[in-house]
Amino acid sequence: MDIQLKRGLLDVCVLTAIKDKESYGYQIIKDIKPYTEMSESTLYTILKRLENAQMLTVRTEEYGGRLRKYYHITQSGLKRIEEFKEDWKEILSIYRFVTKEDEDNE
Amino acid sequence: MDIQLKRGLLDVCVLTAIKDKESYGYQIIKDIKPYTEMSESTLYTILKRLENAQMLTVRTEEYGGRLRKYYHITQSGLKRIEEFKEDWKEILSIYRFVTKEDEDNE
DNA sequence: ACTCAATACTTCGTGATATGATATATATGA
DNA sequence: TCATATATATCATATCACGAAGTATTGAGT
Repeated sequence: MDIQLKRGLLDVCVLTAIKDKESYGYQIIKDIKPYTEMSESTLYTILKRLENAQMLTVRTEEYGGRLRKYYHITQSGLKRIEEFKEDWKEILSIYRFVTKEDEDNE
Repeated sequence: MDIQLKRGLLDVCVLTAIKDKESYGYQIIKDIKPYTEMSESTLYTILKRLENAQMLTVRTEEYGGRLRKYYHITQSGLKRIEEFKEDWKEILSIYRFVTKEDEDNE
């Protein structure tokens, strides 16, 4: 899988994982796994970026002797997801351009 | 439009523009315009990269007193387009994850 | 008691890359 | 003569995904 192709999807993917219910890093990775694999360094980089952009808030809590940081989506975060859906139209337009000439072949 | 989202699409977009018939920079930008806007610096960077990766070959020709560089796609370039179509399945999977919870709302 | 996997988060360096700014040069039409 | 279209090139910058490596705890298996 080409790395570049996933850029721009990943932020939204993480936001979606915490959309309905706050979650924490390790859990997010597991929830996303069926759709796309993400290393820990990638995820925590993204979480930090989204926090700086105020698309989520963070709360630290102890759980079974281990620290967990729970991430909660904000209005901005929800808006970001909606913007993605708008952008998707342009992505689809490019996709159709790339695939349109071989409808007969496959 | 989020820049990151277009990454990975652009290479394939350019390759598609020269897929059936060789073309040159200025023309490629015009052909792609209906689908996505691309600045000249972006395009020539991409063309150089694709040339280094041997996904296209270049031929310089004079046309009306101006130099034109014609770009011709190679087997590798065609293969790159096919690989993109494979990757698209994973992209779609992520897209469905992001959108699946609000089928009722819209 | 020891070991290993799973859980959980952090930081650093690197390579890839899209883009604005800037530059060069010619042809053409107003 | 002057702007616009045509045509390509280069540089510096900012963003970003990821591997590598590290810290620390819990719990199950031997």
